[in-house]
Order: sequence, then structure tokens, then C-alpha cells
Amino acid sequence: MLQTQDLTERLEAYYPMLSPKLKIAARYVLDAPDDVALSSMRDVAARAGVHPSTMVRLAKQFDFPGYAKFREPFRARLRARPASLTARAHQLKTRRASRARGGLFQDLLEAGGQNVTQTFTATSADELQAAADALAAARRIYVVGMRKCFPVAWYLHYSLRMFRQEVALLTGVAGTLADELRDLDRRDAMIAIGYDPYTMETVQAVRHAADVGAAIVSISDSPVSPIATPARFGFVAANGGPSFFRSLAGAQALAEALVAFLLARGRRAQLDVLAQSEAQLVRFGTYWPESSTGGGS
Amino acid sequence: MLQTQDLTERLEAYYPMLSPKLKIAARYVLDAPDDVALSSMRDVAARAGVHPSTMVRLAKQFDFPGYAKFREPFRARLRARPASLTARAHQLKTRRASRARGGLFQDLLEAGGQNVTQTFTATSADELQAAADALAAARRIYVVGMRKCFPVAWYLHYSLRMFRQEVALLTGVAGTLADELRDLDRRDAMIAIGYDPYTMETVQAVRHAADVGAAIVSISDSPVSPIATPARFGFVAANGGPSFFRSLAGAQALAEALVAFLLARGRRAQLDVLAQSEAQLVRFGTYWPESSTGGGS
DNA sequence: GCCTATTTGATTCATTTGTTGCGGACATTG
DNA sequence: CAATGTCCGCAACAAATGAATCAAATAGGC
Repeated sequence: MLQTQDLTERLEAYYPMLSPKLKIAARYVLDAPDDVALSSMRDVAARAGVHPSTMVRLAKQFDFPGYAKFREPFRARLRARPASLTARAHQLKTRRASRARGGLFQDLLEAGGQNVTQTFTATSADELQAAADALAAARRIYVVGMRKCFPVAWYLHYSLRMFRQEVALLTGVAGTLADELRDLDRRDAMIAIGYDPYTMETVQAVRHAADVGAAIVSISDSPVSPIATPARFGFVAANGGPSFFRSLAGAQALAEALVAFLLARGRRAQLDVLAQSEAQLVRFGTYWPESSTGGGS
Repeated sequence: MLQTQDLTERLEAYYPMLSPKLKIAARYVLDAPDDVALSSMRDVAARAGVHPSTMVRLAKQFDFPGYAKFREPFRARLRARPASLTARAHQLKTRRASRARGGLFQDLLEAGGQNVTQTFTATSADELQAAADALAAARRIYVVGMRKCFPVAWYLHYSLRMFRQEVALLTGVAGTLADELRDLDRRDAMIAIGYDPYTMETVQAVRHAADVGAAIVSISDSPVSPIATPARFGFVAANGGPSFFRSLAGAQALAEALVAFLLARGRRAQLDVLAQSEAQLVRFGTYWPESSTGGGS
């Protein structure tokens, strides 16, 4: 764990016991950490007024195998920045630009980040792991989410379908929900997504699943929602915000986490299936040809 | 003076006229400018999936004597970083301290929050406002998003449909995309959502919309994606993360913001329509009766 | 004073980096 | 079908970088 934090602190702490030249070098590193990240060792040494060798010695003094490793934390710190800097710049800019709408924008920004963060802090990795295990053990996975929550249901179905065969998305199209549920039994699992007000069909589907003894994973806005209470694994997603419509970003992030856990759980085999699925899509001409990577989804 | 701003703008502007490989390179540079600043040319090329020579050619294409000079603006941008951000960077870092067990979970948490925050910081309130105005002025709004991006499209269609009549969701079901687009003309608007790899139909729909002169609002992962380039309003949503699947949370948050702006723009009338829609749903028995509020969505 | 241990500078070496020129692949044009 | 031009990958090059080695310089102890 070589964090910049630790390193600069250590530099400061051990500074008094360093040799004169090393002090000069350490001093410059502390004063201009960005320069360390961006320039070559020789350039840094020149600007610090020190021989290049001194930089290597400074690095080794602090238990680094060489100057290259010594520089890494400084680079990592700059890499971790993207959100923050542009954030402030744009915030200032937009605040000046239009204060009226800027208020709404500001609220949206804060609510968006908070929803996702809160959702995750209300969830434990162990719970996710357990839910993923249950889903992996199931014969078939039924996904149900109606109306406003249908996006999350679709996402789950789409993603899972990329590396698992038996996944069914319940749509209740043309009033056929009961038919879609006919084969559901205790060997199966169901993922249900629902916010208040809860769509009738979703609750019915969950109840039916509970009746037949299927494992239920729920994503909703309350631990006591009619969708969560019958569920074996109940996750709560934050959905606050300034808009009339509740935010789905939290539930979406939660669903993505669930898929990630399920995928991380599997071995190479599932990744192979995934790769095959993608390759087949490319062969089918599903994608626009100028796509750069072809990976991911 | 060659600021990064100018360079990235030029990269975007001339992107369409670049050769295929140069497009991939430029695309990566635009998507990961920090990487350009901090890594060597060979590393950047490798991550971009391109031969090192291509990077040099890209630099020369934009009147730089070599890649070294081409990289300078990116480095300068990192150097110009205000000091106050160091604190925030440290917070993020230290939180990652215990990543032995919940490593994946930690990564998911950070990526989730960052995606949403980053998405908003890359967007200005004015842009959102302008896009909302264009949508409000349109005769009809067509929403298109396929496969992995369909959730966002569905959400937009569902939300907008609650307080606007003329909203059409393009699904391309049974190969009828062209039919669904038949009535599209310059008085209409289109919202297109797409991540790399871009689904063929989405790109085709966008091109068609551009041809007939409709206003296009795009949500994608790059300012030079085939979905963004023909668009009048191009929004970029961050989609990083540890999982194989790209995160949709950013695009979802952006879509929610768009709806919020559109709703905030309207007068009481639209809120009334919304209330009526909800009341009708309740009368229909759409929702589970023990719902607490009955409001929201 | 001398001796020793540490520090510092110079030199050299193996890599890596950015760059360049060549040739093949490919599509376009006549 | 040939000619042409563009695009791209490959390999080689020179310059640079980081690291290692060695010698000079310095400081402190006896």
C-alpha cells in the first residue's frame, strides 16, 4: 500500500535524519510533487539542484527498489484527480452562467452522487456475495420489474443472458404474467425490482415466487416494502432527488454490482461464454463497424 | 499558446476526417487525456489498441513536430491543478485502504459515485437547458437506444410519456425500425443513447434523423462517437468500472437530469398532466394498494 | 595526525522512448 | 488490369532515461 499520503508523510517525518543533499532532494519533492510525477528524474534533479544519483538514493532510502517505483504514487495521485478538478471548474462556471437553473443542476449533481454512494453504504459485500451465490445455484433466474423499474430489469436480463442461458424477463405483455410464471418452482430464483408505488404485477410475482419457495433477491426503496418482505435477500437503493421522478441510478448501480459479483464468482468458463456472445454479435453485424475496442458491453 | 482545450477541440473537430486507426487513437486521447500526460507513448498506444507509429502520425496530423510536443499540453493541464484538490484525492485514497476482501465492492462503490459525478461535471447546466428547450419545441420526440442502452431509452420514454403525448420509443421490433422512423421530419427531435460498441440500428436512426434535419440529443461515451457527431446536443456519460459490462448509472443520471430540466421548464400545466396520469394509474388499480404516498414515480 | 564510515559526484551500462524509413496491404482511379 | 495513392505495421535507429559501479570527498572518532 504505497499511497502518496504515506509517502509524503514519511518524507516529512524522516526529513531531519536525512543527509544534506537528500534533504534538498526531499524538500523539492515535497514542494513540487507534480513535477516528480510529470518530469524525468534528471530534470527533477536539475531543478532541485541535485545530482541525478541523489534522486535514486532518496528513493532507496525509503525502501523503494528504484526511482521508478518511487514516482508511481505521485503519478497515481494525478490520475485519481479527474472528477475533482473539472468538477470545480465546471461548477464555478455553471454557477456564474445561470444561477436560476444552476440550482437545479447543483441539486441533481449532489443527489446523483449521493444516491449511488448511499446505496452502496447501505449494502454489504457479504450480502451481495450471498445473493450472487444463490443466483448462481438457481436453475433459472426470473427477472421482474415493471413500469419505471423496467430499465433495471431489462439491464439484469440483458447482462445475465450474455453469460447464462436460463434467464427469463417477465414483462406481463398482453396480460400473460401468470403464463410466464408457470414453470417457476423452488429450484429457481427471482430478482424483483420495485419502488413505491409498487406495481401490482411485481408484487404478485414476488408473492407467487415466495409461495413456491424460490429464492428471491429484491431491489426496492425500503426494507419493509411488499417486494422486500418476502425476499430472501433484500437490497435497498436510495432514490432521492429534486425531480418528481425518483432516481433509478441507485438501483441501476446496485444491479450492476450484482452482475459484477455474479461474474466475478464464475470461473474462466463464464468469461469464455461472454467472449463468444460478443464475437457472435460482431459476426452478426450487430455493431457499427468503426467501434474501436469491440470489448466490454 | 497551445492549451489542451484548443487541442481537444481540434481533435473533436477534425475527428471525422481522420483515418480509421487515427480515429481510434484520437478517440482514446480524448477519452483518457490524463493517460497521455502520464504514460509513455508506447503504453498509451497499447492501451488504445494501436501501433506506436500511429500516435506519432496523430501528432503530426495536428501540426506537431512530434509526439513529445503533442503531449505537452496534456501535461500542462495537469500541472495547472489547484492545490485544494489534494485533500479530496487523499480522502479517496485512504478509503481504499482496506481492500483485501471487499476489493471488488470498493471498486464498484468508487466507480459508481465517480461515474455519476464525472458525468455531471462534464456537462453544463446551459447545455442541458438548451437541449431541454429543443425537446420542448419539438413536435414529437423519438427515443432510441438498443441492447445495453435500452434501459435508458425506456426510462426516457416512460417518464416523458407521463406528461407529454407525442413520444415514441424506437425498438426495431421485428425489423420495423425503418417503419417506426417513417414520419420523422425536421420538426421532430430524437434522443439517442449508445455506448461503444454502437448498435447498428441506433447509428442508422441517428443518421436518418440528421438527414431529415431533426434535432438530435445524444448520450454516449465519447464526444466523437458515431452517435454524438451528427447530434446537435452531445452529452458524454462516464461508464468506467471494474466489471466487464460498462456502467449505465452515468447515462441514467444524465437522462434523469434531462427529464428534470424538461419538467422544470414547463408550467403548471405539465405538472397537472402528470398528476392526472398518476391518478388514472391509481384508478386503474395499477399499483399495490398499501403504497404509502401514492405520489412520485 | 590517521583510520573508518558515510556521503557525494562521475562514469558507464542496459532499457526504454520517440522517431524514421521501408515495404506490404488496400482501395481508388484511369 | 495496371497504376496510383493512402494507410498501416514492422524493424531499426539515436537519444533519453533510470540504475549500477566506482572513486573522490567529507565528517567524525580515536
